[in-house]
Amino acid sequence: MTDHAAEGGFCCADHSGTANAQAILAQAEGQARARGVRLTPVRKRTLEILLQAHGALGAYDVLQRLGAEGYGTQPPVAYRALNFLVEHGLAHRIRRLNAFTACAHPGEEHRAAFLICEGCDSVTEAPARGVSDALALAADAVGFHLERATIEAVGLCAGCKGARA
Amino acid sequence: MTDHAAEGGFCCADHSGTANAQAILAQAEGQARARGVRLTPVRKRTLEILLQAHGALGAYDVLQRLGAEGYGTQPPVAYRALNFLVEHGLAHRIRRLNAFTACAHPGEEHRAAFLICEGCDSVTEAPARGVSDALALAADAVGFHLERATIEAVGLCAGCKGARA
DNA sequence: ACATCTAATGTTATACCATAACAGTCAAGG
DNA sequence: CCTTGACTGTTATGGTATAACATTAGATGT
Ligand SMILES: [Zn+2]
Ligand SMILES: [Zn+2]
Ligand SMILES: [Zn+2]
Ligand SMILES: [Zn+2]
Repeated sequence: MTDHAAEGGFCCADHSGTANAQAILAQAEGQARARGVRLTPVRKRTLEILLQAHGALGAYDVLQRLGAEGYGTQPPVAYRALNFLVEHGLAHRIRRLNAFTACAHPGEEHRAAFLICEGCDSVTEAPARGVSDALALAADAVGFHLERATIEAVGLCAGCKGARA
Repeated sequence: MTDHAAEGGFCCADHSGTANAQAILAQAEGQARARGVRLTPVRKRTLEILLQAHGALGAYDVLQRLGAEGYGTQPPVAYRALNFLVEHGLAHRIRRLNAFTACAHPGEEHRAAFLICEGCDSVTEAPARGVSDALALAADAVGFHLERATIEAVGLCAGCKGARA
């Protein structure tokens, strides 16, 4: 994604920026302990990297940052940490972008939808109970047993919509 | 995807197999004429290939078939044809599978959801008005202007669900 | 028919995304 | 200790997608 920090500000109010990063990180620690899995240094650092990013980060972006900090420099290092975070609900994969983003509400049972802004590349995690329910209904209608779903919307965030002269 | 024809049958009733292929193809022809775009030989053949497939096909699968029939053998040949079809509503991209599938209802205004079966790799296009509306609502709630969305569900189709001993 | 312009096709080359397989390391638990 | 399983790291490879450019086929106006 584009480097918004370098552009001197955030265009979207509701992104998972540095604001609540500490809280989320603490939540993640507790959750890992509760589930009996280890939030090791690479994994934790990977989560921090995602939390600091404005939008979603590609695996190779994460890898570069990890490598620069003394961790491994090869793709599996990043993919393993990212997959761990996704598996344990601490991050999400955004398939449309081939990228990953920190979960904004770890712990809460939430089937999320992602709102991808074409103006500023931000990715917002929106609660999607209604969407999920509707999808379950549609699936049921054709006898399909739904396991999980990917819901990704593309458009313009509030900030970028307003910025259109 | 796996080659179901070789496995001797279809496991899912509602796939875009050879049954209605002719009708869809005719519909596509008319639609292209109406929109003033050209359904050239490669494009048409690509659509046919998608229609004949049981599930979704990767771009390189399509490319191989095209190449074997005298068309170009390099990736852009397939990607261009596939992107054309997607742009004009004649095919859909399934991001979770890095694959493409023919649209089952070209022409109709339909925001579709895709039901991906983990048992037989089939991809079913389901009408998703309700889902789409719910998503629009969720987006609206945070001031997000929705352009288009990807809705992909993973689970078991009716056939595979029943086949579970 | 002819010149001209544009869309479409084809090619080479390259970039980007993701995983398999194996070797070394580290922290419990016996 | 020493075994065991989880974790990290590496090399190597495979799969997905696009940029850039040359060529060709259709449409358009004269
Ligand atoms: Zn989340
Ligand atoms: Zn924006
Ligand atoms: Zn469709
Ligand atoms: Zn199935």
